[in-house]
Amino acid sequence: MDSAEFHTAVYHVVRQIPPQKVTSYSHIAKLIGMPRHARHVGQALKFLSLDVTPPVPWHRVISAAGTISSRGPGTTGAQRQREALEAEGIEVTDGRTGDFRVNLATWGWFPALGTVSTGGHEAPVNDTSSQ
DNA sequence: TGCCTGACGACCC
DNA sequence: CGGGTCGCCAGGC
Repeated sequence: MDSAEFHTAVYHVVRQIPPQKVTSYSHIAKLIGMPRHARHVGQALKFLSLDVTPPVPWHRVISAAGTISSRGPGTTGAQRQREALEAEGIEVTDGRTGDFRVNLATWGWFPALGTVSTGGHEAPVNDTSSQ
């Protein structure tokens, strides 16, 4: 899988996150079969053009700790993400150090591997013998 | 080739 | 919860 395919797979999975739900970079990475590439999921979203169709709900992807990742001092990306989440009804709280947090127990969406389409030709996990 | 850098994460205390 | 450390891996330079 090259870089372009990786980005495509990321967008495909992100589009399946239900409204009023959030998931993590690492879970996206696991779903597309590359569990150690959480950081690269972030890169894929960073390079996402906002006017792609169908739209990619990038704001529903946060860190596994439930915090909205900062884009660096002086940037407003995290703030815009917070507003996008609240606009669809997700509760965002303020952390002590000024970070934004989402309660994953309430808003988290972490489907098991094989239950989500990755958009590629990867065979879905269908291990009926062990279930 | 080597070192630094991230929209990250698991651990530890 | 919060702060610090270390591991990961593709890109940039």
